[in-house]
Amino acid sequence: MKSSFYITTTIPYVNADPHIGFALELVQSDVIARFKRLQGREVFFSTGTDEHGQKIWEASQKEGKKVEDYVNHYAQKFLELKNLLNLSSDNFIRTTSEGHIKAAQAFWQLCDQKGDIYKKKYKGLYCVGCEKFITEKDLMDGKCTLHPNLKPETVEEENYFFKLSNYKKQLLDYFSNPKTIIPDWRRQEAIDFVTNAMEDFSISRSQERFAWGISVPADESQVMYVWFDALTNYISTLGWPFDSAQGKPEENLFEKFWLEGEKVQTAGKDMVKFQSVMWQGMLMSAGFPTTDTIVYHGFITGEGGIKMSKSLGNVINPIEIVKEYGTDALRYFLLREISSFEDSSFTIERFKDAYNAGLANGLGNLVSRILTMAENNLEVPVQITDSELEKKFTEYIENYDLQKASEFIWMQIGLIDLEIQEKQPFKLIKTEPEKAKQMIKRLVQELYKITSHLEPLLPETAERIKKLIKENKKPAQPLFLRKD
RNA sequence: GCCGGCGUAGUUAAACGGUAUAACAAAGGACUCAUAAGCCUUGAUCGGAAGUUCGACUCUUCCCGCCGGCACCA
Repeated sequence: MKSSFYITTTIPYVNADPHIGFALELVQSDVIARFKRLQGREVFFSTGTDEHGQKIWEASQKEGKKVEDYVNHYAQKFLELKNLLNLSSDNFIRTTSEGHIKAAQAFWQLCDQKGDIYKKKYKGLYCVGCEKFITEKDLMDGKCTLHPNLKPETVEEENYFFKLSNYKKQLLDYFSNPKTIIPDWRRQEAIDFVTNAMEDFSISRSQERFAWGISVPADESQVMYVWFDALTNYISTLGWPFDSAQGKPEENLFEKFWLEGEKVQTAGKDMVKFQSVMWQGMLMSAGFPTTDTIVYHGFITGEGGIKMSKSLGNVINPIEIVKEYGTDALRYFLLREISSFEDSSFTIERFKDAYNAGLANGLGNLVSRILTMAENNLEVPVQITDSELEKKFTEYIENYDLQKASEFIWMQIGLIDLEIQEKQPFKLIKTEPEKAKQMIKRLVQELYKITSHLEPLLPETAERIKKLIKENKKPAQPLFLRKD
């Protein structure tokens, strides 16, 4: 097995506050990163922000801000998620950073040298009011729905295109490996798309029309289309391309993680076309290895599967959840109650129920239960023998099914609760103290084992429990207070 | 329109050609080590109709409802 392991999230547009769905992606990736580290792999975990593009430009104008200030403001908010969610990420890549800009241009040149970039005239309807190309969908009675007083013009523009069609066969070959896309039905989607619908992508825009982006190398009149730019973040975050003028970097991360390591990406389910098709095609063109696995999660919806929206008032703000319940409570909910692959709804009621049941009554109570007995009846802390993680649990995580992995842990918690109920060490201590003490020691050992499994999922909680076990102390405060 | 998926207790899910498994919530019970926690008990004619079969929730067809992908949109 390759010893180095690279994992990255997608990088979100910075035109709004962090969404709970992105928190899910971050937490899922973090669990995998932590798990691999615990397995002794050398891990690089990357995340960041996508800061170019028309949408961002427009959003900044709307708020009357300089676009640079605007992106800085939001990038900061996304950066803060690292602390908020207790992420073990190694780098935060911003597409407006100098290194990334160089990388995007260097990547373009590689594809260009390969002969995969060509110029083509694009003809489309252009709405002056929107200042962008619109499609039939945007029209009502032949007029733009947003600007019915203006007549859309037919505009011809010359843009660069990426010859994705050159890689059709290679892509299908790539998708024939079931590890490339998880879950499997998304892989089918990708295969269908490449077989039936794939066309060359437009990868630039006219500089005149629109300037907030990275210039196309050797053509100042064109700006890279934001996707081409953004996708290269997955290697620019590793420092590619190394600039020899700056001296030899102490460590070539690109070589270690991208060329030689196992590469995993996480993304939302709407990203298949970009991450699994376009980006992989770009990598093929540049002559780099493709991503080993891309894991697609579903969307988090409001009650009844309805999309979250401000106007409906069903938006869940991850920052507020953490403020009230703590980081691990949010991580717990995202991992155990939200499907790892399909859409799930997130409501405060559901969250509260899960918090009380799983964390307060389940894990928290069990910790108090066992450690109270231990503190009261054992003179010295239990000598813990480290044991391997359960095979089933390991398999679940290796298949990226974090929900099943979580369920596995909580099943163990239930089993121990049951065991205490049946063997009643708290009664036995009065009649057969030695036997009861052995029992309690075993329970502490079992609790420790559960904690080891918990470590990648709820790192902070796991650490607290391990500390208590080592000190043979019950928690001074309940780990998770019941909320009513 | 084309392709794919789904519809199981109040909710979220699981399984299987031989009358359904769990978690959470709800109600009741015995206990007390623990965070009024834990444990036990209680509940589904498996979207509708027809068919294949000795027998279907599980297979086939049709219908209803929901969702996703594509139909040159980032």
